[in-house]
Amino acid sequence: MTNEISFFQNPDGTREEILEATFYALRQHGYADLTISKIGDEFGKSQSLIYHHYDDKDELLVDLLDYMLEQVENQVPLPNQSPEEYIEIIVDEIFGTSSNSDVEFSQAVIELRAQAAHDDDYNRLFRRSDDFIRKQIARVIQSGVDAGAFDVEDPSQTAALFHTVLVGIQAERITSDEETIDDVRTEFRRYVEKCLLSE
Amino acid sequence: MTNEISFFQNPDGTREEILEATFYALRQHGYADLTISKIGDEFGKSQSLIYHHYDDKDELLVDLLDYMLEQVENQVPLPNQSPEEYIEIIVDEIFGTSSNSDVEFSQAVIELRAQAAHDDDYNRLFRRSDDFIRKQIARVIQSGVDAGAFDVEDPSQTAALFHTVLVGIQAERITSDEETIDDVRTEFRRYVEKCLLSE
DNA sequence: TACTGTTGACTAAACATTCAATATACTTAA
DNA sequence: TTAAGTATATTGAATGTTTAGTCAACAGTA
Repeated sequence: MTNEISFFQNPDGTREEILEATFYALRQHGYADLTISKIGDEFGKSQSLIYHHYDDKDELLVDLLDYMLEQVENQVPLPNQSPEEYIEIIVDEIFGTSSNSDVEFSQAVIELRAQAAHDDDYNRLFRRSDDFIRKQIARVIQSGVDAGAFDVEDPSQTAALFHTVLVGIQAERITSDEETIDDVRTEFRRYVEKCLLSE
Repeated sequence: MTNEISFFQNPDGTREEILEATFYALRQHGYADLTISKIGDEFGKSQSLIYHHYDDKDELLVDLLDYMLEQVENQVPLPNQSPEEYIEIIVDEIFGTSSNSDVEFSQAVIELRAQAAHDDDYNRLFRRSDDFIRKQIARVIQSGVDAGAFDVEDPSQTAALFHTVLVGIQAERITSDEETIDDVRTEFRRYVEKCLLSE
């Protein structure tokens, strides 16, 4: 059982080291209790060094979100395989491996998403990332429709529901047990079969 | 266009007045920037008065969450009507009226849900509330199945997906435009028709 | 009188941020 | 190859502000 987050392995610069430390501190203490001092502790260096790389706390946190959403976008698989296989992969990614690190990453993302209600920078970054993911899914569904494999009303609408379920699962994982998540997975698979796949 | 939240109209005691003020302060400043002083400002009285009613900030916030989730649970309609009508109502509630106050209430709930990752009290309250809602929906679906109106694999699974979409929409509302929410609504209605209603 | 509501001033801790000082690494000229 | 010089990394201490929480006092009311 590893405790490491794959996105942050081998940080190649001080900036990435600080982002890594910020992520771990966020995970551990939550956004509301996140202080430069705690980030410094996780960083292993003094907190004044952080100000050598970032003007202030805000700039650092916006950079962290940017960095994390970049990882999220990179995790969306490329459309190399058939639409059917692609949907299979997407569904697996939505419901995740239930590994500790995945869950903790999702929780951090949701916590930052909540901040978007009061911070324009966060709002902008999430809009961009959400749009990207929705469009990517919609494109794959469209190609499945073109190939006759899928039968939907509008690929954008189907992709929108996929994304809502993705976000919903992220938020629910905070409190729900694995059993409930499994129920959602089963029902969502039923939806994919009856509402997406052609007969 | 009113700015009032129906849940908080006519607070009948000081405790409710403080909870109301706390909610407005949370809405306005966000959880991370929520201070007793700001709550006092919204309250219209001095902040030391708050300590006359609550031991500390934590107790107040847990009480707020308890209060809010009570409202959420009360908003779930009673199964007075037919299962078909009930599902119609539930879907409308999930996707909301897009009124300002509803959106702001949802945002506050999601922000508090994010805290459940680091606070056991929050976690417990959300578990209770989520379970309650899921079971209520599952019960209605079961009665629809019994009446021959619905055809599902397992009412609990269907209810679980309903709840995930509910939470997902709450979280997405923070950043998404109404157009995207409409897409989700349309697709979810398609799901209800093809996966829930009998032919 | 006793109880509740209410206040403003107070305290101690935590916090973001600054700064002067030191160390380390990197560059270049003799 | 060395010495000097410059940029960058790093620190601990200091600062001013914000914050949660306390408290003694005052007002109204039953």
